Amino acid sequence: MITLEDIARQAGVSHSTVSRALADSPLVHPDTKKRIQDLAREAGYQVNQVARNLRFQSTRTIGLVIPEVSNPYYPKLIQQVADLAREAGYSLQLHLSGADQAAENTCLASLREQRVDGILLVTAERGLVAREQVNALVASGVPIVLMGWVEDAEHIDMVMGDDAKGGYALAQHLIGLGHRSIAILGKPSHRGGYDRLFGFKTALEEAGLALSEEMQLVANSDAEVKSGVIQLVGLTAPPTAIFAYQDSLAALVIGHLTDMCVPIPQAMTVVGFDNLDLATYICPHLTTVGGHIEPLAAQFVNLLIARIRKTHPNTSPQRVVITPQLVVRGSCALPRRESSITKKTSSPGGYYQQLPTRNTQETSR
Amino acid sequence: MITLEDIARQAGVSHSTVSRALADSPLVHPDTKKRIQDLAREAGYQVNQVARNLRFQSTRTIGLVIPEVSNPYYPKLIQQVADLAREAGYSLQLHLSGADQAAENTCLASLREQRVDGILLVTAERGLVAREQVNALVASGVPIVLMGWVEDAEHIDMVMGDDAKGGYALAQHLIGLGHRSIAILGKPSHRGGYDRLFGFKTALEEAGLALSEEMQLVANSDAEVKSGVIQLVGLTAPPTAIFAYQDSLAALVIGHLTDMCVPIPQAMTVVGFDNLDLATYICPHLTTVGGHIEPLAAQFVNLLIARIRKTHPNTSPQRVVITPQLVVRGSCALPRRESSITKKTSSPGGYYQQLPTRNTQETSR
DNA sequence: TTTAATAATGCACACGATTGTATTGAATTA
DNA sequence: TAATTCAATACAATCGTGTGCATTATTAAA
Repeated sequence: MITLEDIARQAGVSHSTVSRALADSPLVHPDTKKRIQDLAREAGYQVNQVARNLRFQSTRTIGLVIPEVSNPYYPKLIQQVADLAREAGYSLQLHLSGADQAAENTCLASLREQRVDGILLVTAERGLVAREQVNALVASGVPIVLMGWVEDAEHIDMVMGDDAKGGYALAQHLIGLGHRSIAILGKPSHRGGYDRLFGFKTALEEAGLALSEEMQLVANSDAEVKSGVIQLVGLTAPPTAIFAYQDSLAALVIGHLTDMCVPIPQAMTVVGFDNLDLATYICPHLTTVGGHIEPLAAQFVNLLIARIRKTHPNTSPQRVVITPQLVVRGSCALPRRESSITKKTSSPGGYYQQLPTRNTQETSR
Repeated sequence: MITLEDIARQAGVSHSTVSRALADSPLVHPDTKKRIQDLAREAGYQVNQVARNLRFQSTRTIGLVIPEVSNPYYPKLIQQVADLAREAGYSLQLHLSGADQAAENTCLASLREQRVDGILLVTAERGLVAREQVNALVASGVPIVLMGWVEDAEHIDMVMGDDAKGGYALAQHLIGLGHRSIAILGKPSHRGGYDRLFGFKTALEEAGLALSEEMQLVANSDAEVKSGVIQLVGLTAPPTAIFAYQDSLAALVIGHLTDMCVPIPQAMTVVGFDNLDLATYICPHLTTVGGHIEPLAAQFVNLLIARIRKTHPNTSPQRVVITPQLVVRGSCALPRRESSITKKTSSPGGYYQQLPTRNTQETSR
């Protein structure tokens, strides 16, 4: 690799002059400057950021720690973060902590060793695994912002979606349609999940509805989703609507219901959470809650950069909460009249009737 | 941040001794070593990789340039690459070149300045945009591997899927089912797309089938996919099968067909390409071609690392071709009997009959 | 006791870029 | 002509690590 010294030799000057010439310093004679710049261009000189970083004690790089990318929620986030970071002049060091966040410690240690200017840490199911690491980072003044609601972390900047409000809105929507028997399927895999459940239950209670035990089913895997769906449909009084904790779960639910010849939304309403792209890929399109990834990502990055540049008006730990919005699509309908849907699945030949999706246009409230 | 010098002062030794002690060198007295290590641990010392990188002329970081992440193909790739890179002890610097690859030059320049040990460049629609940059990198000995088939780049290591074979396999499968009138919808957005088309056409020709102009429709946006589907269905002799260039396109096609009350696969067979996760989210599950992302990613990373470590047996530019596999799912059926499907869509009330997806188990050949 | 061998540690330089300070040389002024 | 000013450039230190080489201190051998 070509260094300042190489260019300096060629130009017959010292490396300091080359440095200043390339920085367009007025201390260098215009002719010399021109000559050096031409020489550097011809030689294909590119500054060594490693040396520069050592000198400046700054890397203009931010670290992004994300559990995984197979859940489509994360790529969407990465895209936003990458774009915003680039706009602000920062490179992105991506580390995957694993779906179980097992590598969270390793990721943070690596980022710290690399002396990134700041860290964006996305938490998931297991909350803040690397708590001590993060405390140490905060203590030593490394800017870090968490995404997700982490308990007992009042000293850390955090950005999160208001999942409770989202769950509340979903339940209200279903209740407004007339649903009285609503099941919840999946697992609150992180704080957000519990909040969704809490908001959902709150709306139910306000409407004077109770959530019985048999209407709350835990499901971790596709197989458990399937058995859960079978169990719900097999009840003597099956629910008229199912709330899945995430869009991807809802997609599985819809798949299994379709396999069992339960028409959606006529015989069963299904709703999800997050408003991923796949919500519009599946049939019928999924009613869900979302539209908050963009502002969430924006606050995530902006807060970090404000911390790095020390331009944030408030030095106390910030808590940014973004309210998601209800997105109504085709997977919701008025509750069916019959008290049971099992007749349908036992109809001869396994055929079933399905209405076309009438409302393909999205409406957002 | 704490430096070797800080620890050295505390221990009353020189920084060289501390450096050696932390590297567990036999040149340091066991007692001193122990004392220094304890001191460093207590102080929370973490080595400064920036300084180390400068010293060693290596960053143990590889750069990954990817157009975007909204197409689910890419996240899958990122996951693989990230895992493999970490296993090999490398960090990942992620740069998004944009769907139009507009920032490809910038990304490469940045990575070069950062002195990454090697670069993984994923090309897309526009092929190799930053050709000069890449040539310069190759010339200066920076290890770089391309993903995707780039023309006139015999001097660069390349890894690619054999899209022609994939297209061929898809067409053969459809022909084997008895389809004789097959449409192609979408756009060959990159070299791979043309190969898919070529392989597909080859199989058709071998079977004595011609591909008429009206059966080849270009579609860039969702709106164009919709009008294309309408156009195809409206033909006096509509096709019995549609091949979309990518799974995400196929998902849109299925969506629009469903909206038009065309039952899939009874009245129309639809196939995609890539075997993304969404292929199993949509209803019916999509027959597609794929399963090659994993080996592709593995070769991608392994080749680069072999170049970095100079352990590759062959110094000449490599061309790694991975053959994708046919994945048969529920979106294919025997061609329908009727010559037209337009009657169905005009049936009273817009209802239609749909068979349940019987074969949810995947079969791979 | 002296010399040689060996163990343990410090010194100094290199990596490449930036920048404060010193130095040179030319032009200007007294 | 000598002093002064100022433009242009070189020198040297810095950032934090790692390591070859020199320098001690200690022990073993003669």
